[in-house]
Amino acid sequence: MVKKLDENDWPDALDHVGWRLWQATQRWKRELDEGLVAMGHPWAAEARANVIMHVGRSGIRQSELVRRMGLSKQAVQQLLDGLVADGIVERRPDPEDSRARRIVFTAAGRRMLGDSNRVKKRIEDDYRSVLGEKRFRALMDMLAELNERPPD
Amino acid sequence: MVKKLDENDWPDALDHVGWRLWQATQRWKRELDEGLVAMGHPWAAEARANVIMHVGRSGIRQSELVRRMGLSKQAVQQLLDGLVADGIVERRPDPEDSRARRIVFTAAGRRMLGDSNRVKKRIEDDYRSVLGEKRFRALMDMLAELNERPPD
DNA sequence: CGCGTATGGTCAAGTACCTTGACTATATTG
DNA sequence: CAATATAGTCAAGGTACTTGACCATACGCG
Repeated sequence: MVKKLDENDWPDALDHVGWRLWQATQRWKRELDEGLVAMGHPWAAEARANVIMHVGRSGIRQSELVRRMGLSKQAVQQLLDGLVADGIVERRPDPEDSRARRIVFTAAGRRMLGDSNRVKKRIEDDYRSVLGEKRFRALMDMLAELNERPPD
Repeated sequence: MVKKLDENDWPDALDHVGWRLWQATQRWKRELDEGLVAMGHPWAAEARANVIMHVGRSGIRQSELVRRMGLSKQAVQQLLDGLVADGIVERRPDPEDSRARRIVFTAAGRRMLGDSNRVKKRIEDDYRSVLGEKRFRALMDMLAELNERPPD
């Protein structure tokens, strides 16, 4: 016989995967922001800083940024406007498609990216020392599997 | 001899723990939203829905919500205003501290929480079937360890 | 006790971030 | 060479926060 749940009787589900993932993500982001601010990038915590980690050495298209970041194209455009105004990236015409623009780093942008990579490495090293190398790799693998499974 | 990095030479660090965590969190949230919307809670994707998962059966203080959610107290207040207006929660005086208010569910709120728990369970079951029970538990443990380590 | 300070919460005003809608220009398909 | 899709822009608006000023109750301590 299945026990019927009373309307007032529900589990205190205040701890679950989603919550733990959210906490971990928040903390990672906070540590990155703080590291970058400490390195002299005062706006590292602002939204446009998120763009940077998606721009590789060969540049990236705006439309590709839209896909990766899960925002509207107009939002991405505005973030890029800010980065261009700050002299972090440039919009260059795409040689393969004259509708498109290619987002590439300026020298200042490359410096910031370098700092960003250093901070990321430091955070990751901390993770490794907390979990151990083997478990860290297991974590990375599991996250990849979860993220790569087909939608619904 | 250490190789000196050229200014133009930097790694394409587009994949790292932070990115994977962010993706996993985003996806978890999206699946919860979609599940709840499908169950007839059209505003499940809005910000005030996030409050719900922090309210337990015995209620919670606003100030405690502030700590858990990492928002300003004014922001939390506004989210609660919305939930009160929708009849999901009530603000009751706290018997132990007459400055404080205790946020508790209404009957409608308990129904929504029940649906929310069901969707969360379904998502978690999906995680288990992707990773296997043992690895899922390892994931939960690792996230807990990362989140519980003392700040900096 | 009474005073200083910390805590819990409210009210008002502003801002950051992101959205939708309407549009232009180039590419691709048949 | 139309018809449709894709890359991006411009303008306006809304949501989800923030900061600042404030009130009320609790708590520590001479």
